[in-house]
Amino acid sequence: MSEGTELTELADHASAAGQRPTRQRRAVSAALGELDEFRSAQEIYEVLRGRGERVGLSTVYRTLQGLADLGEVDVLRIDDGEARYRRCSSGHHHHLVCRSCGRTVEVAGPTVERWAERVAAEHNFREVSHTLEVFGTCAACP
Amino acid sequence: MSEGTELTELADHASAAGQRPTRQRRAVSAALGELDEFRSAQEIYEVLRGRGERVGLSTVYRTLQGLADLGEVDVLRIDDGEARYRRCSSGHHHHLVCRSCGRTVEVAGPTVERWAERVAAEHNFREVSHTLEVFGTCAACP
DNA sequence: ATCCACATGACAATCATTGTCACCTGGGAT
DNA sequence: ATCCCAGGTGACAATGATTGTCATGTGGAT
Repeated sequence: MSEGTELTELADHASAAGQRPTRQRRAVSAALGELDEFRSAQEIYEVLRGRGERVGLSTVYRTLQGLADLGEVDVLRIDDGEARYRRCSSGHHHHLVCRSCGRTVEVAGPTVERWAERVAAEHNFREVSHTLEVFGTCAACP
Repeated sequence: MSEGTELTELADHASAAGQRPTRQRRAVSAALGELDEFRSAQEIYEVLRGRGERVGLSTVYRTLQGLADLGEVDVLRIDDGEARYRRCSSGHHHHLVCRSCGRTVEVAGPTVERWAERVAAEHNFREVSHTLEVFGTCAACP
């Protein structure tokens, strides 16, 4: 088994770096491209179904996870445990999300990055990461 | 039904402001008082059970939610959808959490509060709130 | 001691997410 | 164009946290 493994791992790695472009994966990516708000896997599944696309729910979940691993979508977990996805620009950023309509603005926070690093260093924490999301009501919502 | 409702609502409100001190609720609060890390409802339930306390899982969930509503515990949702609870000091604060052992330090972030307000204002968002957690590996962990 | 609204707990139900596995398919080799 | 097969798919089952149900228990005011 150990001999074949090398090849397999290479293949795995290649596939992880860029998924095979199947009809289903293109459909999920396309849907994400048209949506501007964070959507749950189930919602995206329904959008695709309503559009007549033949896609399985499992596939939607798997594809979204894959895209998340590649950093092509952001994942957000609000109050309920439901994960919501949204296509995003590359690079580290945070979100300003409208509580009412879901409209989302990507924002950079160099100030916050430095603050987090400093706070962690003061308490001797290493390998620091952080999560930060800002919520509010946007100008278009009552 | 609509006549009795008023009284009921008053009673509900009173109870929401301060829960009735039952054996079970005291047990949950006591457990939280001894724990210093974020724990899931199930974990707290097991701690109580292992200690011989007779408490139901539903009650643990309800009590934790109640305490969260009162602002006496913080709720944290990490990667998995599992909610974790921890008793906390009053007032707005954030957490520096060790990814490995779960040790948690409460930190204040006036810098961040201002940053969030400013960013939201720039995009005309009102009623701003935010979530921010910092993760790292603490000095005691490898 | 009585009363009753709130509280409890065993259990069922919900629901997002993950696992399973037989079948399908993209794309390199022939 | 055809073969081949690793990776992909989807219907379905399984998991697991959380919530709902409802008959029974209990704190505390009267």
